[in-house]
Amino acid sequence: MDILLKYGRIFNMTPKKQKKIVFFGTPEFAKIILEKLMITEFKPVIVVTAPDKPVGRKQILSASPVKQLAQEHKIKLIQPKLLNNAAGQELIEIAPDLFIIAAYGLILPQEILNIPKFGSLNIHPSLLPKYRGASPIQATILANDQKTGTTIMLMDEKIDHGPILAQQELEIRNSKLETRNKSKIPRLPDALSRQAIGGQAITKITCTELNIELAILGADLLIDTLPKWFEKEIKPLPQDHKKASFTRLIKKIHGKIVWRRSAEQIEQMLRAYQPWPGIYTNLTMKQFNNLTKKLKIIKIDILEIDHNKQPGTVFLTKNKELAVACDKNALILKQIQLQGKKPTSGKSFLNGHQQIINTILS
RNA sequence: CGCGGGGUAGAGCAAUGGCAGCUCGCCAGGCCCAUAACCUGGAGGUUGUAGGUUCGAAUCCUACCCCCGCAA
Repeated sequence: MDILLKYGRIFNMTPKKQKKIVFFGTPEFAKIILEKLMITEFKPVIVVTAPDKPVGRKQILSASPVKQLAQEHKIKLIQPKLLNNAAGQELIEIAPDLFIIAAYGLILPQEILNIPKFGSLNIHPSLLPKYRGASPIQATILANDQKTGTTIMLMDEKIDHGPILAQQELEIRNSKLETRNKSKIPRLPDALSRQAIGGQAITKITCTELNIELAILGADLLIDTLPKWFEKEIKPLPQDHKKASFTRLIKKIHGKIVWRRSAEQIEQMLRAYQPWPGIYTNLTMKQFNNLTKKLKIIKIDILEIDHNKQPGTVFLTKNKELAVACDKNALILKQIQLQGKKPTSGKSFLNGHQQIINTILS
């Protein structure tokens, strides 16, 4: 009930006929937006999502988050493999008023974008024209930006290029306090305690979290913008194309750690590449018959230290924690996972792999 | 049937047919102004499950359960 009251518009609904909206989306980001739209007058009549993909160790075909939600709520769903003439025809027959596109995954040709009376709107999780393209949220975290936002724009033939209807900024809070076991803290001398806890007390935002925040923000902004758009109260504002920047689709290889970067940069990578591909490095040891195994880095702390070690060198800190030298400073490995093994703490890992000390990660 | 690694003491790992061991943790004691350091001692195992081969199996064979990497 609370949720319904939040969207008072439902009760003030004008007697005008409801607009026919088609929603295009695939991953979690799109699902969050669809979820919010569904409890408004803008509930889509049809949902379009990318075809099922083989997922998981057994390559089982599985439905996208958007598909699952649509099925739960029994909204009509289509999954064209290609947006060709046949798919276009199907969409024309619906006679839609508006397309809403949020991380759909397939490129929509101009003929399709032109179908609805009120055009095709896109929700993009950045302050356009900054960070056009496939990975704006990752780019935001990698650049350590202090603010980001969501943009609603009218789609045209170029990627994230169309004129802007609305934009909402979001300040990035990197100050979410982690609840910590306080019993251990008072025992430490002040200076030591600050050093040991300094990096942990503040947990910076990850891509997964920012993704959710921006989706919610985008959905609210959309719900706010749509009535004005239908009433033709908004004049789309062209983007300043000179200021445009572009982001690429993230690939597995982007998660490979380059130890010649600073500890801060690697820490930003860790947060940017959540939940996929994560970050990893290669470990070669006698214990593995000199084979190279992949080592996934799950949780780290930055250690401020002057060292003259080669970047990638594994060493022990004064507190006997497992650490790796970076170009500048070092990283304490709090939680790691060796290929074929479960995630473990740096300390546990050390119990069985003491020879890791002084090896060089690549 | 997509490819591959793994399951051994509370944790992480050794042991490839012959007494199941190492590091950490845990318990007791010692040393110490003190300690997460150091020393001594101790507890803790049906080697994932079921069956088979063998004088003898963690190890070889068969089936099943569970975990993980690649791939997406």
